[in-house]
Amino acid sequence: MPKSELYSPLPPWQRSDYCGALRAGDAGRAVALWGWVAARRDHGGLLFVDLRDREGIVQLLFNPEKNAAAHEIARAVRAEFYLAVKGTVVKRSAATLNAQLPTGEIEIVASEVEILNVSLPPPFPIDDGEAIAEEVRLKYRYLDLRRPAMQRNLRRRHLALRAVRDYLDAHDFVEIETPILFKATPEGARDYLVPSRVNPGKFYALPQSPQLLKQTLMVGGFDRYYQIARCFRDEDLRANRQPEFSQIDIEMTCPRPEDIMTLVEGMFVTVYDRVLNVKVTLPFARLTYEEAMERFGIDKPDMRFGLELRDLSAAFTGTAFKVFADALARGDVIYGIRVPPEMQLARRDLDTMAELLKSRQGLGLAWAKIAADGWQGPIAKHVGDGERRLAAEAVGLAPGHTLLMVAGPRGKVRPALGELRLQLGTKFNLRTSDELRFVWIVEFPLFEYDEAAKRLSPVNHPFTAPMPADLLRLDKEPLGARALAYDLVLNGEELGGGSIRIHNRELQLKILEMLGYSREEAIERFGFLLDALSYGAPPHGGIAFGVDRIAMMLCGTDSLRDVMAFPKTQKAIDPMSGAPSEVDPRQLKELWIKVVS
RNA sequence: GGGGUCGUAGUUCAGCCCGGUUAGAACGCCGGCCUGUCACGUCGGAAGUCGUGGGUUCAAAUCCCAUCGGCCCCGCCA
Repeated sequence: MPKSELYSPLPPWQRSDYCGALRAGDAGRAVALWGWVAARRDHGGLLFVDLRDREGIVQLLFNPEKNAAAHEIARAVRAEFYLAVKGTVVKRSAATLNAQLPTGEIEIVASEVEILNVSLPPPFPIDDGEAIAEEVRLKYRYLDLRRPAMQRNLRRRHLALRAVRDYLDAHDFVEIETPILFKATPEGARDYLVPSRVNPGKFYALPQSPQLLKQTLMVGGFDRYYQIARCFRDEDLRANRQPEFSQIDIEMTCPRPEDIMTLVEGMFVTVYDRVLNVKVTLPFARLTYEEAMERFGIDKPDMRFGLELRDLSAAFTGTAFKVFADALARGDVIYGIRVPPEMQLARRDLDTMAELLKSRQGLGLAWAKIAADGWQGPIAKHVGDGERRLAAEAVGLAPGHTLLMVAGPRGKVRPALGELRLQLGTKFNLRTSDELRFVWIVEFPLFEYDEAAKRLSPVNHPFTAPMPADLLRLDKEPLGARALAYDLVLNGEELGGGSIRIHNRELQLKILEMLGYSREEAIERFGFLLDALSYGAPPHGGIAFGVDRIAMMLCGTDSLRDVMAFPKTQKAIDPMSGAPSEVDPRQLKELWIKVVS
């Protein structure tokens, strides 16, 4: 309740300090503060108010005998009222220290207070106490954002972006904005479309990434470009996937993959140093795609723990175990994981894993527990001594170990065991360490075979350059061709990826044709890029990182929504504003749109 | 598109399996008392469309069906 009905939109005085920033060294100073009421403790006489701003909480003391007017106003305040306070910083007596608060050595003896705004009781407490339903948090996001955890997360995100900008500026990169209204590209993810009022029946698309534009900038002579770019993809959401997200987008002229990797390594050193004061060790590990798949069964391995895959096909040559023998006869493979004695798997765990494996990959799980007197488990009696010895040698088996095995086509077995490995990592808490295992994955295949569409599809995107050594393979063995592409993985999360691009018009056309575009279609869709490549386009390449995922790692959270100010729910709805919403029919008419439902 | 899980005061939850008084607790809220608290204490009070709709039953928060929404996952995400 403001003093007068004519409330003032201006504060009565300027702030001298942030509440949460005051310390014992400030004792004796007269200060002026603004903040929210975090708590009010009315002792009938003395009255305490915890005042909160973005830096934290400080205790205000109102004494009716010393200042009746201020005390009277303080009696009326409630949670989340916004106050302006003048007072003196006073050292607390030894008996009244609060070791829980950074400001606990002092308090503010209030002399003047004004209520700048009142508040309804907040629907949930503004602290980091018990978890509140996310739906409620998002509906009242402005209150959720006052919570210390969200304040911390968004400021870490800010520090990370600040560090990235400073670092790239220092390396002569130029920040350039590219359009949000751009051309639809029906391949890849689904586009968000924007109707054009002045071009009836035509649509812009929101960019899925500035890929083509940044390549065009290289042709345009900008040499080193970056942008914190907003990207849009109309696909189903996940804990780590939102319809709009930010990307650190980087492109440069004439780089070798090493140049990009070195640049990026330095960038992450800067980010971790400035945000968390953590020293990142260089250089990052590197694995080829093939090695990653062979050892970890995934192209984004979490290298904080072992449990690596082993090819056991050779050990089981000539086995009497029919499942394995048939597999080998078909040309399939057998891979295994050795689980050490300290990770005990109950029969129930093994059954659950087998079920999941069956339902997701359609593969069976074979397992054996290694005891002092031999193998135990359903397959033990089918496996002969020779195979046991060879398998034991191949993976280093000893009593107490459990051996998990999967047989099938190599392309399915390795990812399946890779999935199993991650489950084990989660089950035995191997993924919680805060060590930072950065790893580059290089030499990705250029193409993969799309079973559904019966054609080649790009593993990365169609503008990725093949490795020079594999150029000649393109015609006779395209699936064997490797790309000049690199992904950066941290603790099993893909932070970003990039490549050296194709800068030759003919090669670009050839790749597009290999992907199933006719020459005409290619020119219709990517004509401007092909044209640009025709005018002395320099060799170029770059990389892009998910800002939100980096922020997640820096904040130690599993949900993207905890590092974005205004995220959307799984149905891509914003519970606060109610977006998306219906629009006025007149708006639709102007846009030449009819909703048929 | 599919699978799982949750939905009960403002909030966090219990009750649901095994149907049966007036649907409970804590925090918060409102009022009284209280001069060193800091999640203040203390006394009292208000507060519920048990997500929604239908069904079974003498009787439904509880059982069944449908539907809506949150979250997690698969598909999808060049």
